[in-house]
Amino acid sequence: MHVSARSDYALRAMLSVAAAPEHLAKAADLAADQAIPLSFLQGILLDLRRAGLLHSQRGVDGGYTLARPSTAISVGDVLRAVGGTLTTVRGLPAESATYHGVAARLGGVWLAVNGAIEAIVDRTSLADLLTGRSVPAPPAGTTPPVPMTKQEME
Amino acid sequence: MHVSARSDYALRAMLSVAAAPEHLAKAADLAADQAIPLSFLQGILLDLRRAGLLHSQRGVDGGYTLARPSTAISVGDVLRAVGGTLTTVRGLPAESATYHGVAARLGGVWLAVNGAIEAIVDRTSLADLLTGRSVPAPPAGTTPPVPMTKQEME
DNA sequence: CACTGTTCCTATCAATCAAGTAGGGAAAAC
DNA sequence: GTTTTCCCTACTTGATTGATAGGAACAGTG
Repeated sequence: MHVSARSDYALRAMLSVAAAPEHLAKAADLAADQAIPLSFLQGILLDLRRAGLLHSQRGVDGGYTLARPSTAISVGDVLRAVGGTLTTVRGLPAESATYHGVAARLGGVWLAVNGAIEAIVDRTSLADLLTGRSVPAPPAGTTPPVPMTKQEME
Repeated sequence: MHVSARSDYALRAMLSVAAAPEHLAKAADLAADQAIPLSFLQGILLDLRRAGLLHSQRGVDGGYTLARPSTAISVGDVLRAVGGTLTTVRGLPAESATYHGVAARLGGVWLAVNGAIEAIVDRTSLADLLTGRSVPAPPAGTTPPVPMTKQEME
């Protein structure tokens, strides 16, 4: 339920690389463009390179380039690269959370939440966010995304 | 994307209260039932009482009772009582996250995620989790919950 | 009413992890 | 060899998690 600063910065940096001329950008330019602390950003860019989402080039005229076209990099790819598992419960992946007794069915809620999040972030690419072609729907949940019987309030 | 220990413990404690005989349970019993550190749980129970979800009674035969029927308390109610805003970005509510330049549309992703989460947690009550009547659907996202054009991978 | 046992309530302190800072080292081009 | 840029490690700060101790309110009993 919380997006860390690392994840937020990583996405903004990837978008900035995708929008850069020649798709090449220096770390300092990315930091200035999106107001991200430079030294902190460097560690994030390292993770993105290790995950195979970025290529790096040292020296003059160096910088970072996308390893794949922006249409083939999803928001979920970036989030998993810097944050590991998408949904965690008490620091552990949502699948490995075990419950006992009356809380037995609580794990199913976290799995449903994880599935709902994946459905959004894995279907939204960097190109979608740049072109605005596939902007997510407004948050007003008029149609329930998960088949679920409506509870009766009183 | 992360469920804190506080939120997890709060839900398990509420379920344990709802399942207790007479719907009354002592803090020590809740801690033992769900393997929660007692002193940490006491702070959580205080938040739940301040939020109007629990009533407390001191002295012999004291303990905690639900302030409303378990059918009228949703998972979202409990999460908001102990964690404040449901979806946060860098510690701030998802709505107040502002983006500039190429990242302008990123806020829409967080709002869509927040809406998807709300659609699940606000429609699932404590009673649903106890009876298993409305268990969330499996996480395999075969049907996209948010209307969104499918991106072309390559 | 005083006493006693139970329970909730609060304040304080150590351990751990995210967030941000600082500085030196290594590759590429001129 | 100098400059530019990426690469890596160590450090500081603050929030979260968890443990400990003591105080305050309630109910029953003599």
